Amino acid sequence: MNKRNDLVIISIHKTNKLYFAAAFSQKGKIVRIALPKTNLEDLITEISNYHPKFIINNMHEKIVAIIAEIYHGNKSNFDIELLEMDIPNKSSHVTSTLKTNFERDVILEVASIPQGHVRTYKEIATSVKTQGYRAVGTAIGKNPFPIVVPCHRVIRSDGKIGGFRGGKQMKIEMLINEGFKIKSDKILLEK
DNA sequence: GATTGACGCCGAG
DNA sequence: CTCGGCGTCAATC
Repeated sequence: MNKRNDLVIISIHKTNKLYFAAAFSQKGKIVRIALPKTNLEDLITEISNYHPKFIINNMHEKIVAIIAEIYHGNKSNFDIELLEMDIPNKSSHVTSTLKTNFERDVILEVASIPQGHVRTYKEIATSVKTQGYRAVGTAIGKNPFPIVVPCHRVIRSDGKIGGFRGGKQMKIEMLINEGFKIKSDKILLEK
């Protein structure tokens, strides 16, 4: 289990204009994925907020490159085993990747949404057997593995796009990359 | 306890 | 269609 104070390895991959990055534990598991940015510094800053102790080494660049492919809608599957899904002990108050069983249940459910499909927050809530729709939204909002765990494919029950940590525009862009059509903040289901 | 959410539903304009 | 208001529940203060 990787904790806040543990050393992580950050690998970076650049596409046309965007920098992608992910943080890996010593065991080689992904502990954090950053949303792409046009500025490399911002990207590192974001990850360092969660993992102050890091080194930059591109030994894992191939994996980050795959994440970039998924972002652009060019690849659909990813080995979930690469993600650090462990939950910390009750006593350790450090910031780790996932904190509670509830969060993990939600993340695993979202991870099962195939490329080119969407589900609603309500449907995810039903799958994890709760009526706390907002709580589900909050858990998804903290998704440590964006892109790979496709939280951008979770939309509101009324068809509207809903929120996104990297801004709604990025969510829309990713959905368009996967072939969806969007009109006035609503998704058109026939694609 | 009280407050805060990447939500859902219904009813009023 | 847009709002407000309330339901609901997990995390955080």
